[in-house]
Amino acid sequence: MTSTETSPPKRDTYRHGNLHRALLEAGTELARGGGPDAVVLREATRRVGVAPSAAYRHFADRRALLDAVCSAAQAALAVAMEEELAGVQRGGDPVNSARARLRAVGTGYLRFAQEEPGLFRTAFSASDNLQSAASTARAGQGGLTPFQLLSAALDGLVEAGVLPRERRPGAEFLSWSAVHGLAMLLIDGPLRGLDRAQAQDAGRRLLDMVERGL
Amino acid sequence: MTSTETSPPKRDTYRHGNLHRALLEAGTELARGGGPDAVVLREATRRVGVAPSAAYRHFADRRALLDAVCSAAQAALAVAMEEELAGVQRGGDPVNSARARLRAVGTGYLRFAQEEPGLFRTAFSASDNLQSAASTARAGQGGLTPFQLLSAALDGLVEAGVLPRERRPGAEFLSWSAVHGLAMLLIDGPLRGLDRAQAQDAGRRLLDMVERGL
DNA sequence: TGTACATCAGTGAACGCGCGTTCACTGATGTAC
DNA sequence: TGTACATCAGTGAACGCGCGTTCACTGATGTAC
Repeated sequence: MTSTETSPPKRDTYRHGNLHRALLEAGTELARGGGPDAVVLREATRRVGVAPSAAYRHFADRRALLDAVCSAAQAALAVAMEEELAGVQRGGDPVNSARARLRAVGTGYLRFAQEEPGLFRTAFSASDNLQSAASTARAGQGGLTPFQLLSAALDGLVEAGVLPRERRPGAEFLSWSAVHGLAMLLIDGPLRGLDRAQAQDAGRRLLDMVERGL
Repeated sequence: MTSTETSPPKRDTYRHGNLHRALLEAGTELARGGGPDAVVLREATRRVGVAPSAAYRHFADRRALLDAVCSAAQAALAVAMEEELAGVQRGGDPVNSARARLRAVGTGYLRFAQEEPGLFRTAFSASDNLQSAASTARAGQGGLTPFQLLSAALDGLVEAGVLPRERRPGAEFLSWSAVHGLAMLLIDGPLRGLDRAQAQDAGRRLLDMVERGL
């Protein structure tokens, strides 16, 4: 191990030190800029300053690299949700608090989609399922994946007596659908042109609808 | 004009007859199978039985072909929505009828997404906006685009007195978001595995939520 | 009705590009003695 | 502490592939006379 293991472009040792991580980071940058299709193996190695074939010591193929980037993107999404949750004051009225936590989850989701559209689109390019296997690679600081954060918020709603227990099953998919759809329309669809304030307003109204409709 | 202008693969005349339409149809087949990325200019000419360069007599470049396919996909989506609308009986209670029409729009949207995921994804790969310019190319039999069909259904809800007039502005985007999100989760996301019946049930519950929440 | 001609739709060869992946290699590294 | 060696991470050249796009061409077509 040398002291330069974290500086990707220039390298004074023959061995790289941590090429796996460096490729993952380069791939994530590519995804940030252009979504899943932009995660190009050769370009990642180019950015790291390494021969294309070197990537095959760390990833089976391009798909394996993309899957790793995808997990990283999901983890970043989880962090964005956690940041919003951190802004909700604990204690106080449990009903209001539970409601605020669900809204925070949705707000974080929408904010991430708008601030990091490339990563957001990449998060949904997984070859397997988003909610399957609570992989650490997809979790935020608290160890929960985006899907688990949403589930926890809905459980909180039930505990606070806001959401009738018999309505709980499948509620993830209803709320998720609404928020996910708005996110897609905002970044790729006809709502592309909305500015920050308009988008926030649309998010608020959508979350109102979800709250009333659940 | 020869009598063989609509048979793409075999051609006995030097001129093709209607290469523009043939390329559009071939491109649509490609989109049906693999979404927007599968709309490959060379492959479309190959299927039509024509040299790659021939396409440039009818489309400025690959993007122009993809845009045309995208419009066709939107028109197909409009037709799916119209089919559901046709099943709603006219007359009767105006309130129930207006509600049923909104549900029909949503149901058609979800059905199309599931039956034609490739075309559905292609419909949203437009370089410009979905609701802009009521292009005939994007409309169904009745001359309305998917967005216009949704707007009309919401207008009907206002006229029937179900939806308060002050809530009407922007209601397209709320309902659209919900349905679009579910569609995406069903075809690309974690709800991929759901069978026909489960998906229909999810759609029903989602439309319940939208109705309550709007 | 017959002929000369202009038009322009489709041809075919070629271009440069960048991709993912393979393979025999080389040389820095850590380890066993 | 010093040396021989096995390991294996990264090299560099090459592969085949398919793409979008260009260009000078050719020959079927419709039209003007």
